[in-house]
Amino acid sequence: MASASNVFLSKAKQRRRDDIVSAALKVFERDGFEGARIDDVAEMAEVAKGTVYLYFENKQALFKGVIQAVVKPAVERLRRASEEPDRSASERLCAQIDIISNHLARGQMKTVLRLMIAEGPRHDEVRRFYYQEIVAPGMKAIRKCLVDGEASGEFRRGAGALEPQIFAGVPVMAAVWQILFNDLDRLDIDRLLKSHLANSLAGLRPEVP
Amino acid sequence: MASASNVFLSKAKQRRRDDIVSAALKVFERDGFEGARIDDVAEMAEVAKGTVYLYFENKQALFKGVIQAVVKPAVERLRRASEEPDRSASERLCAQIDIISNHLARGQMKTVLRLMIAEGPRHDEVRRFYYQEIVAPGMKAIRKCLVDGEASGEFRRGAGALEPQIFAGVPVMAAVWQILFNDLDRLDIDRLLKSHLANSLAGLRPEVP
Amino acid sequence: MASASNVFLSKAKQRRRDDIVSAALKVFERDGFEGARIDDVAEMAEVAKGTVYLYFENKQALFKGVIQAVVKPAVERLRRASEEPDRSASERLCAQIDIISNHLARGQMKTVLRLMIAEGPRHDEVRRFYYQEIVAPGMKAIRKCLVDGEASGEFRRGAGALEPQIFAGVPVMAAVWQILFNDLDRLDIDRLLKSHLANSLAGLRPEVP
Amino acid sequence: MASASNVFLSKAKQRRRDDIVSAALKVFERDGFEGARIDDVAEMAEVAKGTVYLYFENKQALFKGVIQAVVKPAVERLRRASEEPDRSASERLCAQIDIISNHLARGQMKTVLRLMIAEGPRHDEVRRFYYQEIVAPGMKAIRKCLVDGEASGEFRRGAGALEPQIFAGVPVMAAVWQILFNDLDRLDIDRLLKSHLANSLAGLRPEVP
DNA sequence: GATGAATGAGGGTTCATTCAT
DNA sequence: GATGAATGAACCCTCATTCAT
Repeated sequence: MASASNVFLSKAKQRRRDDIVSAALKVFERDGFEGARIDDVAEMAEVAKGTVYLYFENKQALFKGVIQAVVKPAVERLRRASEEPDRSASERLCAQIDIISNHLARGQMKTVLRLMIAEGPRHDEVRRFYYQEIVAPGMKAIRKCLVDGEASGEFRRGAGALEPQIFAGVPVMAAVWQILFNDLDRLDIDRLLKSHLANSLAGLRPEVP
Repeated sequence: MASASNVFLSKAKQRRRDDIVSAALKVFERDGFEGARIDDVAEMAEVAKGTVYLYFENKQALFKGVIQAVVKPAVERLRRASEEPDRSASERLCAQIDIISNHLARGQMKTVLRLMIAEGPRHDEVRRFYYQEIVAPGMKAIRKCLVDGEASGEFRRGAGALEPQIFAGVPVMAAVWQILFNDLDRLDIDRLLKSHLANSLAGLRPEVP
Repeated sequence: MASASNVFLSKAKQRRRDDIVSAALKVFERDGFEGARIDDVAEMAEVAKGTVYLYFENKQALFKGVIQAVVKPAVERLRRASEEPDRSASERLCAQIDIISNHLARGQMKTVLRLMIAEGPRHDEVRRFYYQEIVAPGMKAIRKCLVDGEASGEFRRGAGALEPQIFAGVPVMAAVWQILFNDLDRLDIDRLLKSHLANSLAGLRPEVP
Repeated sequence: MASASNVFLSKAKQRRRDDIVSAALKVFERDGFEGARIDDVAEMAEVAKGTVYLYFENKQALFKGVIQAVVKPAVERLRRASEEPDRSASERLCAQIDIISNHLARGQMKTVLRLMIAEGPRHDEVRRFYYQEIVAPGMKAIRKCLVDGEASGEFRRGAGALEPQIFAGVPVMAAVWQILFNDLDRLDIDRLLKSHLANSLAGLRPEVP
């Protein structure tokens, strides 16, 4: 069984690869994908330039590697989160939005979002991966909260038919805001989220007859 | 003789400049800023490469020109919108979100958003311009609706203290979604907005004692 | 007889041409030939860029025009100088060196020298013109002084066989020095020339038996 | 293991660097600095264009490198020459002029002179370097000969106050002549120098009472 | 004649990628 | 495997020259 691309890397090799990915993430964050130079990645990873090409076929593959290195643990966290004991629909909805928010507000994911918005159109595979592994499950989980909440009477009638994006909008905006305007007008994300949750849930309350 | 937007350019030159800006926008949309080649811009504008440099000092200036060409009319629309006769706070809030949404959902603005997220960190001037001319006034207008609505009793107590970003989140997410996932999972923005407005306003309703 | 290149220009045209040549000289002086931009020449001459091409076929022709504009009056001065009433060989030799020195120390000729050294190899015609009209006659005149001085006994035996360049060396060096080192170590040309003449003439004195 | 001139480059890299410098000198000689194309330098050095930029940051640095590569050995030769056992002032003066003449008549130095005259005004550092390392010491050495000669009675009174440039003029002119007119009127530099020395020294002879 | 907008070939420089050691 | 020197295609920008007005 010939050693596959990266699944069977020895520990030392895996560490090397991680160094490179980590360095690349920093350089991409600073300079964007196009602006990043392999030289800089290599220097930051403390390897020779050629070494980068032992682990990644080309710059695009390095991009893919960086995105996946950040997204994969997030997929894992999402999976584990969904396995937690069920509580009320409200609690679960809040938890979901919290997860999304933490996900996007984390430095690395913010960078990934930026990279994907900037370069996504040219990296179909990466976009699909992110959509399928993160976005679709997230939306599905939110929808389930809404449906369950309506069924149990915890939410008003019609709640189950609401678009999940209504709830995910604020975390996304918060991430975009941080990318673009944080130095001009700092956003208090925690406060924003609390307001958002309070108001969203208020809108879901069943009508009092 | 109506004065053109740029009073220092003759009509013919203004048209030429517009052609170049328009071509640049298309190329930037397709290839991003870094990926865009001046050759392509020139070809698309049906001028020689050197001609681009008669109108823009360099690629960065072209970027700035493109962004401003899209943003400036938006600033104008925003100004005019704010001069409309006052109606109820709800109505005005809905109108605001509609404006933001149309703003971001318009093809050109979506591209500008993408360009700014991708390249913004390296184009301070452009970011500041966009923040001051579009974002800050927009947030201010929403906040005014909330404050007015609370004062008049149309909204519940505490509404005036809510972050405007709560309401702007959905349009932003819609734009990001369109940029990233529209081919994988088309989003019905009109429906989404209607849901968003309905739920948001429900959350603002005054408590029945 | 079709109108020749420039001999039959009307007065107004001739003035225009002079303006351009004069501007070109300044720009060449500042930026060298290759570094000079026709735009700058036109701007300094206060004409449109295209106008330069009405008077000069191309940049090379402009170069030629500039050189000749400076050299031709010098040729004239040289001719007139040689027509002056004969005095002693010493006096004539001193006068020659003075002429050469003034010639090369003049701002414009210094620039021409610089231009010719820099660009000469690519401007054969200009080089030949300068050699035939200025350099060769100058050398010839000096040689005549030496021969005459030896014949009359004013100079020592063998003086007539000395290379004229022996006497022309100092003015040339002075020009080169001014071009290269004047800001680092200012050269007092008048003093230098006096020394040079005194010493040269001392070397020409007939041996006392 | 003899330390190479540039101690930070391995032998192989030093050789490569030398190839490039040598090629650049040839191309600069043929085309001047502005006219020289990095492509041509690379081709002549038998390396790729990019390789030139591994050794020199840009074209200006290459220029500097070329000048210094020629000037530095000359500085060394000058130093060694000044350490030779003292002889009479005349002999030392002749030796100095010979050194200057050989210096400027050497193919490479002639080219450097041409490059410096042409481009010097825009290459301050190079000009200063040449002045401090070559010109100033040379002038100083000549002046010392004159002062010593006057003190010992070998030269006439006032010799020590003569400008050294009087003696350096002929070699400079010879170099300029070679650059400009050698194909039109070949100069026999050896003969010229002999004449120059003979006449100069004659001018320095002490007056016979 | 005069203008100056337009042209496009040309050149300096960068940097992803390769490959001999 | 690791290295980093070498490569050369690509791209931004300049500027001599042209030509429609």
